[in-house]
Amino acid sequence: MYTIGQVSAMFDLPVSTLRYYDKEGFFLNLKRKGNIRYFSDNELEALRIIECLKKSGLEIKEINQFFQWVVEGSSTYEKRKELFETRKTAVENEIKKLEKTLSLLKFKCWYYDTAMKDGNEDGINAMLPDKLPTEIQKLYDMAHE
Amino acid sequence: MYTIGQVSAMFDLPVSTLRYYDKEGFFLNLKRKGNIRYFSDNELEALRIIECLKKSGLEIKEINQFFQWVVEGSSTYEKRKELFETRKTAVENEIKKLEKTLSLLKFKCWYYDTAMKDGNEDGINAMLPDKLPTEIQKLYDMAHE
DNA sequence: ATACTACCTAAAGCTAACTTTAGGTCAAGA
DNA sequence: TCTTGACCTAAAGTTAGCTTTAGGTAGTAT
Repeated sequence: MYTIGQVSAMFDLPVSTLRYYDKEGFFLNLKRKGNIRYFSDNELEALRIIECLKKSGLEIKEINQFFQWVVEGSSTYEKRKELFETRKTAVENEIKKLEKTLSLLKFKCWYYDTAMKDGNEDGINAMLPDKLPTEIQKLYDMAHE
Repeated sequence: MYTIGQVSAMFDLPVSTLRYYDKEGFFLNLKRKGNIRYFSDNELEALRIIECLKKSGLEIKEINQFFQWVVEGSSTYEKRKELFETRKTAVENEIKKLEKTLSLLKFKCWYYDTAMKDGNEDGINAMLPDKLPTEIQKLYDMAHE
């Protein structure tokens, strides 16, 4: 059993955020003694799921929906599974996009590295769009589809 | 040369967003005929950079700073290079985080798949936290650090 | 006894990155 | 001619996801 301050430290989240999640109804079995919240491993796992779903691009409203389904019990296993499948695909796509972003960033690192050596961008621009060194060309092409 | 509507279609961005970027000063060489904006390949490349920097987690203000540096010329090559290096690292870290997220999502897919077969979560819960099937255990461990 | 800290609530406030609104110009097609 | 559609500006409005504020309780250290 942990107090809100302990959980805040463990997850590096502001206390106010944890209270906000609680108000949203994300801690289905949160217990109180007097007025004070006590978090169990159940809540910590809920928090991991919240952070995971958030990171996957889900909105708070939809996370709400998920916990609603949890309350409804085993009849919603399929809906919950589909939610996670959808999120999985979304994150896979997001990773791909970030890899494309990364290509452009790497290209630009090379670009400015070269510009610094040359003192100008003329040499580079003469190589654009398809006379770049092989590895750099790959990055450039990936970034420009 | 492209009109704002054509660029909007090409990049799948609202016209209002392009005007907003222009007002921010992101199109350094944008030309107008009468009152109407005409985008050249220069502006399309600027847009690619904007989208890249945004995706890397940079705020609009800081993208502004970047274009400021471009205006200042070759004396800011180093600053610009450092910016891209920093963004590269940030995106690499982001991808790692998303891969962790992905592990939890994959675990949850298995979790609900199994729950559906079993009709309940009891069997799974009996395997937690360290008696899961090997591949699933890997996902679980990765998601729980 | 008092000061300090961690906890609490309800409700107002904040911020970034757009988006919408209201009002207007201009050129081309029916 | 008229009306449709693409363009324009300035300024107000939107939204999610918190965060801050104001005011209060409760237990423990000095």
